[in-house]
Amino acid sequence: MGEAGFATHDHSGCIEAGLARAGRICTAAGVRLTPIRRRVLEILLAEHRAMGAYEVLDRLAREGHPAQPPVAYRALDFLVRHGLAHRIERLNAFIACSHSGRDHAPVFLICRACGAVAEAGWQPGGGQIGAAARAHGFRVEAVVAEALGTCPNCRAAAP
Amino acid sequence: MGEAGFATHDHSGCIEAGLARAGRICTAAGVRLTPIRRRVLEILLAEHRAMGAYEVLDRLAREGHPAQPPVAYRALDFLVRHGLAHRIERLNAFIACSHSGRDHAPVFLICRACGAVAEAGWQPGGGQIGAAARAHGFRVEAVVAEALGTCPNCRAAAP
DNA sequence: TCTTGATATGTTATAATATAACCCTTTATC
DNA sequence: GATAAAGGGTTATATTATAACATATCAAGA
Ligand SMILES: [Zn+2]
Ligand SMILES: [Zn+2]
Ligand SMILES: [Zn+2]
Ligand SMILES: [Zn+2]
Repeated sequence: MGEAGFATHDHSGCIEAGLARAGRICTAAGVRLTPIRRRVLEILLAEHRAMGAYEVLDRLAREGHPAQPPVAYRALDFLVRHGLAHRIERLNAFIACSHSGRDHAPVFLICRACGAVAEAGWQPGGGQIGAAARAHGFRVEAVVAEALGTCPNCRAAAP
Repeated sequence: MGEAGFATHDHSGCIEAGLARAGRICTAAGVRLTPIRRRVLEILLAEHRAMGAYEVLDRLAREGHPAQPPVAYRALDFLVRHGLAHRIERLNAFIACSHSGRDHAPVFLICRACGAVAEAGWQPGGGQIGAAARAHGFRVEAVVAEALGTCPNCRAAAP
């Protein structure tokens, strides 16, 4: 887990660690990591990329658990609410959180070429969004920060 | 025009100035500000808020120009391509640009309570997104930066 | 244990957003 | 005027998301 970024990383242990962390967070928050929620998180962790809700549904169906859209959206909503996954607005898609800390404001780097998404940390209130908010008397409650571009792997492959 | 932000501003002249600027930009770029494109921009400028594509369509219909979805999406796409409007990912909506300069990377402050959207400037390559991109070897080509929260007017009304 | 309220899931139907594809019209250029 | 390029009209459909309601599961207290 952690700041994998675009580096090819050893994916083994990634899923296990993510699930363990999810269990801890849910216990601490007094909420239930039910089988469906857990399975959706597993799927996101295993793919390690942004997936649409219907893509998750397809995966569930192929794994022998056919379900209707609300099932996926509820599970994804739960995961997002508890910081275990994030919604990428630009892609209408969801990705497992790869950040260890809780209550974080992530910024995403989205590769146009290969679709890989890296999650980086963000200092709420800092940087240019914070400055703009202060200048306008605006109180920030949530931030969507997504950069589209090309990752180092794709630039190396086709410069 | 310019940095209206959340301050109540004198809206007269706003539309006219926006259209004049659009004409200059299109002429300079060698593209055509056709009647439909112009009318959609007028609508966005007049409302001075983020509008969904179907909301724009409704407006067109009520103004005596009934049209199908592709008409609105084509016009909005044109306006976005040429920097005359922006897409707010978080809202699936579009807003006329309120920034004078060309080739700018805006950051939006979106009020949850009243729906008002302020557009602030952004230094591409600067701030925390720039830092994260450099740290990951990522080349940024476009940025989505949107903050949700409450504007000063709404906080004053219901603190 | 039995009731009971809260939470979660199953299911149907539909809303909201967006695009593909085709044909015709308008515009710019030769 | 012929021709190519760009834009608009239209139909149909894809994609994303939610409302609403029935059923099932869980957590505690009586
Ligand atoms: Zn995260
Ligand atoms: Zn890539
Ligand atoms: Zn702008
Ligand atoms: Zn407000």
